[in-house]
Amino acid sequence: MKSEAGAVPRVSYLIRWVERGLRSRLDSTLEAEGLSTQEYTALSVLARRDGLSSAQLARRTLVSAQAMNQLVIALEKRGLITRRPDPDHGKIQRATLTAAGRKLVTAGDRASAPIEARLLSVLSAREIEEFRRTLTRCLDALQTDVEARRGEARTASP
Amino acid sequence: MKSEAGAVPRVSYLIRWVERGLRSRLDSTLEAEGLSTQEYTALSVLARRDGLSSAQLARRTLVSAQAMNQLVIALEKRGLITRRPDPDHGKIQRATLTAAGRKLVTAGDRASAPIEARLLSVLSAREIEEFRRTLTRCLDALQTDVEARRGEARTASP
DNA sequence: CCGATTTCAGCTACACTGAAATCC
DNA sequence: CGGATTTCAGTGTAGCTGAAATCG
Repeated sequence: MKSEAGAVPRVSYLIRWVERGLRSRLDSTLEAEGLSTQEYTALSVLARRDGLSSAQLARRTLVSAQAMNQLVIALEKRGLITRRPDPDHGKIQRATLTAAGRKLVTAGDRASAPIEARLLSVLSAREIEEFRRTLTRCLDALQTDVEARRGEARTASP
Repeated sequence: MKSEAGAVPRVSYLIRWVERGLRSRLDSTLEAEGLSTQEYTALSVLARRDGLSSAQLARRTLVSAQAMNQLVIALEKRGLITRRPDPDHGKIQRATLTAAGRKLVTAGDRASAPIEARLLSVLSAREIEEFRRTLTRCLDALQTDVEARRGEARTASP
């Protein structure tokens, strides 16, 4: 067991390396559309889940609320999204894609599709499905862990 | 098919988000050992594959040769690795862990094991194995793609 | 001369922490 | 008052590109 665990690269590494490979490719392709990868990502999420607040987006993508908020503000300034206060809670700003935003997402989708396809080209349809499910479950595990850690911090820190 | 593709988050996103979640956790745990995540990663790879050059490390982890070299130089300055020229090629510097380096890798392994375990806690042993294999194959696909792109650039750019 | 490795230098994008205001 | 959201400000650093030297 000891030799097994030590001899194989950690899954964490593999994920990072794959992420790096994808990231650089996405960056250069999306640049042509005038989008950074994180801008495109945020817009994509909004395309599927309209009306999320920046705090919600931050939790979903495991970045800090401040980092995401900054991004959202920039997107609004560029006219790619609009934000309006939640009817029940005036502080919460819910974001929606503008027509320009939707258009850019579509362009980004087209530009990035070959990269995703390339990544998955070595997998069968069944494997892709399982891969996606596995990643989703891992993400859930990490997200609930965030909440658990928040809970600890609340009770532990003086 | 159209609706399927649009309705589900891209695998690329999922990978990035999981990577983010892992990264922040690894950063804070390893910091206690005086290691950054990439330092620890480079040391780990060397622990398994002794004598790699920084250029080889860079290719393996899909970062630029310059970025990796910088890291390797820092590791040498800290006395965690030594480098000696390849016998057949005086320019190539092959890296080896020092005793201090091996010790730190072990400490890092201990510190990071719970994080990896947490990530995989929601998966069965069989799923973990398949996950690892899938990630490895994706990494291979991206790495060979790098070489392909290098080839294109060589023949395409004037 | 070409290709790969290493190195130095400058730079930027991304995301972080801290602190404060607002809202329920 | 506590907890969440948003915002402003300061900060750090990981990784990039460019350019040059070395080597086979």
